[in-house]
Amino acid sequence: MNNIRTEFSIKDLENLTGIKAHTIRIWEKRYNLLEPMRSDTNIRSYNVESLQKLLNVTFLNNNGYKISKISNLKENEIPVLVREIASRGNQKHHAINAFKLSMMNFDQTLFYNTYSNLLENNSFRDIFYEVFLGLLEEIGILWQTDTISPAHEHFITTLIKQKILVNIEKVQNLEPMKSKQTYVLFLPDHEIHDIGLLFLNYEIVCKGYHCIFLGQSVPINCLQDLIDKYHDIRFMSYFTVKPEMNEIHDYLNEFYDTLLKGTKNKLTILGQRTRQLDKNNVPDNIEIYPSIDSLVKDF
DNA sequence: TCCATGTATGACAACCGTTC
DNA sequence: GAACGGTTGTCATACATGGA
Repeated sequence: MNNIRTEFSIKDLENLTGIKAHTIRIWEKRYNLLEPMRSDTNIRSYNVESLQKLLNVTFLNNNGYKISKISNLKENEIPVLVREIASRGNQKHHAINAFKLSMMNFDQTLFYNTYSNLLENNSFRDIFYEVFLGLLEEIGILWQTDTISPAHEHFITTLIKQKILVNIEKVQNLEPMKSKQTYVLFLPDHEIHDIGLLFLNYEIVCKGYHCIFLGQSVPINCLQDLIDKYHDIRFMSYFTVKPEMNEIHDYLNEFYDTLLKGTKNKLTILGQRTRQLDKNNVPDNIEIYPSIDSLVKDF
């Protein structure tokens, strides 16, 4: 798969829009909804404009418009109607589609404009929970199904991280020290998916706690330096792909022995990897949360 | 060459909402 | 309640493609 996508297969469209390939074919046949190009062997391929149209059609369809009615709309009426409905309330779903399109086209301007529009009626926190989290989940599926490349994923996640960092900067000058506890945020060795941890950093700073963000791929022994300086540490980490499932208990036991045993320190973990963990089968002073918002509610 | 997988197409059926 | 139209799913068949 090329990084720069100018053509999409019917399967790509299925993955990006959620509309089954068969249904796309039927819509084409019965309503002339799209006019794909064909290979020498009659295989369909679609351009970015077709993807954009199908995302808009899907949006209208999800908002109660019959496909027969949508197909009767003129080409230029569809985006107008989409914007109208988005402004009436379903702005967030529309924004996810716009962000996906921005990702596929490497279109930073579309990203910034969509984000700015969202910001007119929503807080940054709302945008993260209600738009970015949903978008990131979809990106995970698109990655698994080989619909997008690492370049697409890096492009969109970097832009999202940029927004988180800007918002952290806005709140980090607030005087911290609600308590003597220090929050230390890190990812385990070889773990690089840091968006969740970065947003957690934002939430903790917002709450006025002292927070040290160490970021990606931090070996356990490097955390020892923190122990020498602080005595009441709440370590926080996000396990997306590391440690491996068969290594996770060993990792937690080593963490407990090295950094928690005989201290007031705690470790809180979140992320995909922790979902199959048995909460009753982890060492003392280690707690598992299913999501960032459930953790933040407990602050 | 064979086989697995993906795609295209057509026919048919089930389900749901609307209309009469 | 029956008829109808729209939507989606399933199945069968044929063909293309890529790897062993």
